[in-house]
Amino acid sequence: MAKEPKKTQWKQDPEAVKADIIRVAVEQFSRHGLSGARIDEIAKQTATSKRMLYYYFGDKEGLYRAALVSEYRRVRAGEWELDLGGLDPVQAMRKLVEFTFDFHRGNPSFVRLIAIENIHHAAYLGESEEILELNQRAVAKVDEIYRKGALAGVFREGLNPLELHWAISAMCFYNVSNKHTFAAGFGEALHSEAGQDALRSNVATSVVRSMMTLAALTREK
Amino acid sequence: MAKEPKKTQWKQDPEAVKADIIRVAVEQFSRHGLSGARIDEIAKQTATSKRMLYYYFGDKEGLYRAALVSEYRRVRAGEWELDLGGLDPVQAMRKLVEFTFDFHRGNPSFVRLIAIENIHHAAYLGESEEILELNQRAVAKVDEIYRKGALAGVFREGLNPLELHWAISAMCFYNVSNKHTFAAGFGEALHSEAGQDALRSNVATSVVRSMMTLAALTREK
DNA sequence: CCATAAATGTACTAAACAGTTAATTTGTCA
DNA sequence: TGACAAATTAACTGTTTAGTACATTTATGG
Repeated sequence: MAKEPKKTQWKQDPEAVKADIIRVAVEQFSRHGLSGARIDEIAKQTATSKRMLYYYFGDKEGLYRAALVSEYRRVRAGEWELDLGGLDPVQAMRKLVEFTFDFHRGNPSFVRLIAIENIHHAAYLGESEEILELNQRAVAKVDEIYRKGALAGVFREGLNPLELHWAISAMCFYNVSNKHTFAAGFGEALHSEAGQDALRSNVATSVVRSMMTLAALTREK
Repeated sequence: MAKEPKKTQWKQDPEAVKADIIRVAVEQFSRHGLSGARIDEIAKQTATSKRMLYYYFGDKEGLYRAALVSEYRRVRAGEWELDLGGLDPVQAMRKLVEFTFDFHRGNPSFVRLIAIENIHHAAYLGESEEILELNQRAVAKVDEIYRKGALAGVFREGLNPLELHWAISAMCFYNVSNKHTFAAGFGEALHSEAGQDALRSNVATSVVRSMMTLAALTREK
C-alpha cells in the first residue's frame, strides 16, 4: 500500500498531511478540550487548509477521535520494554511504579486527553477496542510481578492486581492531571525536580509497603 | 442586608433567582466544561431568563467563576465535623482517609469542576483566595494526626504531611474523576458498592501502612 | 404617591464557528 | 496520452452562540 517516493522532484504526501493535522489536533484538543478547541485554529496551525481536515476526518468529532487513537498509539509504541527480568519482586514492583510515574509525566497531553474523555463520560474512548488493550497490559504486568512475590512470600496473599493497578494509576495520573490546581493551592514545590523525585519514590514505597508481608518488611529494612 | 418577607402575598426574590441560576450552572459546567456548557441551555433550565444571567453575572466566565466559588462554599459548609478526638493516630488516619474518599465520591460535580479547572490550567481557581483554604485545612488535619502518631512512635519520622495529603487526594480524586475511562477499560466492578468499599479500605490501608513504623505494624496485625 | 432604583421580559444583533460548494491541480494506470 | 481518481484551494453559507437594547414591571423611600 505504501509507495516509495518515485524519482520525481516533489510529490503530494497525504500521510504527512494527515500526521500534521493530527499533531496539531492532539495539541489543541488536549489544551482546550473537545468543545474548546477551534477547527479554524487547528487548521491555521497546520501546513494545510481547513478543507483537508474535513476531507480526511469528516467532522470535528471524527478529528477528535482520530487524535485520541493516534495519541494512544504513539504512547503505546513508546518505551514499553522495561526489563524487570533480573529483579526480585519488590524491586521489580518499584521499578514498574517508577516507570509508570515517569511515563505519565512524560506524556502530559495523553493524560489530558484522558481527563477530557472523562468529562465526556468516555463516550469516544469506549468505542475503541484497540485503546483498551494498553491498560490490560499494565494490569498484566502488575499481576505477573505480584504472583511471583506472593509465591516467594514477600507479598501478602489475597491482593487484587486490578486494585493495585488502580492505586498506581491514580497517583501517577493525578500527579499530571491535577498539577495546576494543586500548585495553585500549595505552590510548585511538589512539581519541582526534587519534589517529583520525592513523589516518585513515595509512590513506589507506598505501593510496595501496602503489598509486602510483615516478615518481608522486617527482613528488608 | 437580608429582608424578611413582608406580609405581602408574593415578592421578587433576587437571592433565590441567583441561587437557581448557580444551581443549573454548576450542573451544566461540571457536565460539559466551560466551553461545552451553553448559556441558552442554562437559561432554559432556570426559572428565569437569559437576561438575568447577564444581569447578575456579567458574562459566561463570570457565571463559571461564580459556580466554582459557590460549589466550593457548599462543599466546605458540608460535614467537616468528623470527630477524631478519641481515636489513636492509626485509626484517626484511617477515618480521615475514608472520610475523604466518601467526600469526593459524594461530591462528583465538585470533583468534575476541579478537573475542568485543570484543563484551563487553574486560571480561575488561582484567583480566589477563599477557595484555597479548604485544602489547607485538609493538610492541617493530616499534619495534626501525623505529629501525634510520630510522637507516639507509630508513624515513621521524616514524612511530609503535604506529600501524604497529596497521595490521599490523588486516589480519592481519581476514583471519581476517572471513573468513566476506568470503567471503559475494566468494567464497573470497582465502582459497584462492594468495589468501592474495597477501594476505600485499600486506600486507608495503603496510606497507614506507608506511614507506620515496623514496630507498630508488627504490634498491630 | 411620586421619584428613583432594582429586577425582569422580549426581541434583537454581531460574531464565531462548524461545515460545504465547486472548481482546480496532481497523480495513476490502462 | 487520456480518463479517472485522489488531493487540494479558495471562497462561501447557515447556524449556533454569547451578548445587548430597550421597554416594562416591581419595589423602596422620601
